[in-house]
This record gives sequence, structure tokens and C-alpha cells, in this order.
Amino acid sequence: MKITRFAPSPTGYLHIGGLRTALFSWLAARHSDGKFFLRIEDTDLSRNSQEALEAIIKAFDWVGLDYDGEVFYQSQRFDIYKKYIEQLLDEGKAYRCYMSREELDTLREEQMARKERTRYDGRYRDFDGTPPSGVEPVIRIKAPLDGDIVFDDGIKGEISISAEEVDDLVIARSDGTPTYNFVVAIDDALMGLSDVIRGDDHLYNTPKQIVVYEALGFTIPNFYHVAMINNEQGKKLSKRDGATDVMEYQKLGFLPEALLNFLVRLGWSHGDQEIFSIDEMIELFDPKDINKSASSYNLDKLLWLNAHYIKNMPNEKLAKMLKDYGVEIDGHDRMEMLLDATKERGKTLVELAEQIELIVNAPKEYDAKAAKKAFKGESDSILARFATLLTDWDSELHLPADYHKVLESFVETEEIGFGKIAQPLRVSLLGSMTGSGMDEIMAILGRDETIDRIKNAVDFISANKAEG
RNA sequence: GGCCCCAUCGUCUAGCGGUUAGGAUACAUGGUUUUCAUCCAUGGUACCGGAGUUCGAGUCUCCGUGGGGUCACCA
Repeated sequence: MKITRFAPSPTGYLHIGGLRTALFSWLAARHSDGKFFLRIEDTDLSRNSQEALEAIIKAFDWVGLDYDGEVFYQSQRFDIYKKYIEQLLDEGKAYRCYMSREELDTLREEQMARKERTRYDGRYRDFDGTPPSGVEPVIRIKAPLDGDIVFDDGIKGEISISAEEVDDLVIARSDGTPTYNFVVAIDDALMGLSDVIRGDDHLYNTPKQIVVYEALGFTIPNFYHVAMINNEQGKKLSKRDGATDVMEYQKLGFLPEALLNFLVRLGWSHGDQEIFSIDEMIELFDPKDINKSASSYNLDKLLWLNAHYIKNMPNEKLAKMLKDYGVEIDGHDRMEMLLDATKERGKTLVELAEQIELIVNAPKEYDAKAAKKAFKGESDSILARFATLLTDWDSELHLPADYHKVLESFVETEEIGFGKIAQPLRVSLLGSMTGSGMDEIMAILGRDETIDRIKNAVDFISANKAEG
């Protein structure tokens, strides 16, 4: 049973890369019938924003990731951290450092001038003299002075970092508030996490946190450091690369299941399988199978997945989702026919909405090229006769198949090829040369609207003939 | 710069010492569709370089190259 968490800081929207680590953590928990927690890292009071927090929760909600229990807020747990700071101070595992920011800056500059690695020199580590006045101390934890800090990363294998690389890190600021690496270690331990799955950028935090774990005698969890997602050029993903905010994907007409399917395949695979339902992901996911190397974001693949999920989604559900994109469809049969006729023609819900608008709204103008090609020769009289046939048709006209019979009968009595009527008809009804099948469109429009649109086209052709 | 990590078609990836290096996407061509899309078929394209180890290396080791991460009283 795995207990995992996602721990964003409320400083901005939920990033697409963040969503992937959240998904991995969530899957690991759900796969093992464990727990998945959401924890907000808001120890830096000056950087938090309520909007960011709400945006993150909203994104979770949209993609359908749930979390166990209530959301944890580190800002509400300061008492807990304080207790541990005092404990470490009492045990001599942490100490007050009276070095001012200015002194620290000076030290760093000197070190840089000497081309040394910048680091704290430990000057207050064993200090027992009289502290300088007027300086509010920070509290530092004693990190090991020699040896290596070693841990087994579930993805990358054994990671060994020399103790010399790890400073006596500040666990409490001079204003008394605790710092990131300290509270993360405490909360991860207190929340009983078995597995910490996080971005690669946290790899170097791990030894620091291990120092805290060991000082406090906590059990160290399994760590998994997931490589980053790069842009299509293989560089770091930035806002310039288009959508990085999860909620932008909703605006762009992506389905949560497509986005999740896309993300789960970035750095993880199960043989040759490409399509994964949420249930399949849960069933098959194991963090041990996550790849070591970084992967690149590829919009084409996401678009393909999205198209796949749109095509295979029940019409009823699709219709419901389309309301957010300004599409309201009246009547059950009409909705079914409309979506059957269009859902294979849109890669996103936005495109699908456009396809629907194209049918629902009578053409305001005819595409010039299409009109030139289709509205020539005898097209006006052919269309007129077809309208007459529709008007006089005395069996039921409801389903596409009904209209197909009309079309067939027309072609037969007129002794013309299918294209002779289909192309002018298409342009009459849609204004363009491409789109769904004629049978479907006529069924959606109904007899009256179909005849109206044909008559408009006939008028248009006649007017043009008179002019030309 | 120090430290750490990574490296198979353009992209996502399979591979886990012996394969004609597989799949997906994208692309091209053909078929189906009156059109478009869908769908189906076919095709081209990859093991970063160099040394080892081995009868045999995409797979193991080392070096190089390239890319990434990180070096805060941010998270």
C-alpha cells in the first residue's frame, strides 16, 4: 500500500508538468489501494496567493484527480514545526546562526572570487561565545561533515552525494518561520508517506531532507525523481511554448481523459499500448516503470488522443460538454444525428463546436471557390427540381436513411451522376465543399430548412447568371 | 564553474547480450467515402562518438560529446 502526495506551492497555476507528477503519485496510490494527499506548500507567507490555490484545486477537479481527506496547509502547521525546531535545538542537532545576510553575501562573493563552491562556512556551528547584538539569528541544522549521503531512487537507482555538498541548511528564518526542506521532511514523515514522487528538480533537496529525517529519527520514504518535460524543441518548457496551464487545455477543447492519457505516456509505458482508460492506468501503473530520461511535449500526439476520445465518447456526454463551448442542441434525435455527423471531424471540442455551427447556421455566403465549381451549368435547375421532389415526397423524412432514398430516387429519374446533385447541394446547405454527408445534414436540418437553403442557393445562382 | 542525472526514428516509446531493432504519432502513397474527416493498407526514417569486456553489444564498463537539473533566510 502506497501513501503519496502532491505538494504544490500556491504561487501560480497548475503546470502541465506538475499535473503529470500528480498523476503518477495518484496512480501509485490508487493502484495499491493506498492514499493520496494534497498538501499546499505555503510557508513563505509573502509569496502565496489565494487565486493560485483555487486554480490548483479547480484543475484537480477538472481532470478528475481526487485526494484523500482534507487539503493540508503548511501555514496552519507552524506549531508542529516549531516544536521540532526546539527539539533539535535542545538536542544540539541544530544551532542559532548569527551571520547577517550581508555577511553571508560577502562570504559568497569571496568564495566566488576564489572560484570555490559557495557555501556556508559553519562559523556558528559550535559557537558558544556571546552572540552579536542586533542580529536575529536563523536556525541551522547540523549536516554531516564528511562521508556521503546515499539513497536509492526508484527511478534513477542509487544516488550518492558527498556530504561536502550539503550545507548546514537553514531550517528557520530569522523571523522564526520554518523553511521548505525542513517542513517537507516533517510533513512527509508525519503524513506517513511511503513514496515521494516528484520532479527531477528536487533531486538535490533529497539529501538535505535526509539530514532532517535522520536528525528527527523519522523513517525515510522511497523517492522517485521524474525527469522533466521539455518543449517540442527539447528545451525547457516555458510559457512561450503555448499552453502550460492545465486549465488552458480546457479552454482549447481538450478532454481530461485525453490529457491524462497523453501525460501518462510521457515517461511511462506499458509495452506497445497507447490508449489507457483511467482504470487501466490504475491497474497497470507502477512508479518503478517510469523512464529515466526527459521527454518532449508533442502537441500532435495530444491532438490525436483527443480526437480519439471525442470519437469514442457517447453523444449524450459530448453534448453536455459542448455546452461549455456555446453549443446547445435541442431534441434527442437531432443531437444524436448532429454528433454522429460531426464528431469525427473535430480534434478538439472547439473544432467540433465549429463543425456544428457550420451545419446549424444557414450559410451567410458561399465559399467563392466552392460556388464557382458547384454552381455552374444546370445546377440551379437540378437543385430546384430536387427541392420540388423533397416537397412532394410523401413518406416519412426523419432519419438520414430517409433522405438517402430521396437522393437515390432523384439521381435515378434524372439519370445523372451522384456528384451532379451532391456537390451543388452541399454548397447550398453548408456554403462549402467539404463536410459531413448529405443524408445526415438534411436529416439534421429537416425538410423545411433544407428546402429553404436550396431555394436560397437557386436564387443566388439565378442572380449571378443574370449579372454575368 | 562544482556536483548530480540523462542519451533508440522529427516526437512518445518497446527492447532488458544473439531481433530483418517493434509499436504509436507525424509525414508520403494507395483504397473506402459524391467531398472533407474517419477508417484500412503500404512505405521511408533511429540505437550520439570512441575505446574496451565478450564468440557476439542498442543492451555491460570507461572516456568524450551533447542535453538537463541544482548550487537561497524560494518552493
